[in-house]
Amino acid sequence: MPELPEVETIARGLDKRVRGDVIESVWLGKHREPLKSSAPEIAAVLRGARISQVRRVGKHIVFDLESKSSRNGRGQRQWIVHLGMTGQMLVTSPEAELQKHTHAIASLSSGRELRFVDARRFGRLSVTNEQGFAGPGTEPLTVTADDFAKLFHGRKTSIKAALLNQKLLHGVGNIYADESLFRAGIRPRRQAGRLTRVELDRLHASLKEVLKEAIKLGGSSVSDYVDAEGRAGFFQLQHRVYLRTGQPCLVCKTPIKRLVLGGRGTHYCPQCQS
DNA sequence: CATGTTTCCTGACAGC
DNA sequence: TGCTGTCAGGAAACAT
Repeated sequence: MPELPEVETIARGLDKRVRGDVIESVWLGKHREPLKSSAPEIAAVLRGARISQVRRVGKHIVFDLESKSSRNGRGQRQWIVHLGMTGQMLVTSPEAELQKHTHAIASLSSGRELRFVDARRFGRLSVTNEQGFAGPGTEPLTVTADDFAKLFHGRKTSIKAALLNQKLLHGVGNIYADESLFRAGIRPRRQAGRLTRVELDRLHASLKEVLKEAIKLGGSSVSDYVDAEGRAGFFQLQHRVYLRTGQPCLVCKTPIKRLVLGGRGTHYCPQCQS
């Protein structure tokens, strides 16, 4: 499932390949409305727009658009894509075989296509007028240790659930929550507001570290994640607890345990994490 | 507001 | 083989 490192990888790939390209026409699947903005609204904003940049905000891909039509003078719009669990944003040739569950196609003036494919349909497309789409929370890669610690102050929920809360930090999902807690030596069930400052500092450092390493390896491919060129990532080979239930801890050999927190499978080492 | 629960959706996998 | 049932999981909607 695409989290921060995966979305970062995809956004970088997209920026490299479609920056400066112009969206000539748009096709949006009919099905039900799997979209946040209405389909006609999205099509109207995308058609004729030049992609000035592609970047990541939290788990969102943001296409910064310059709209040529000077109907109201201001062309600063954005196409926001959230991949959900199984979403893919691919750059293909028009001849490439149409994958099942393709929900949107943008034809580019360079002759290629941007395709949004999403089997489970948890992904969302929308357009916005906001000058700077900020996303729901704070960026884990740039937040200071002080601000990071403040996010959890007084929280009665588990640290695992708090890490997944996009209104606090955005971009952290199940994989990197488990992996950062392991590296910080903190049990996922601990109450967020009761962590010591030392522990929070350790978690802050571990989270940044694991996210950066994952970006270097192109993200984790656990379900059907691929980047803009259809390539898998390699960070899944570095996972220390995620999806390793029953296997020996890489540090102490204790079998990794699994429990459910915040509705998600949660993996940890009962020996290394206290 | 903070937190917990339900819902959406399909592929994968277990069991018969 | 093929059917049925169960489950995962991000985040919005809803309930408490």
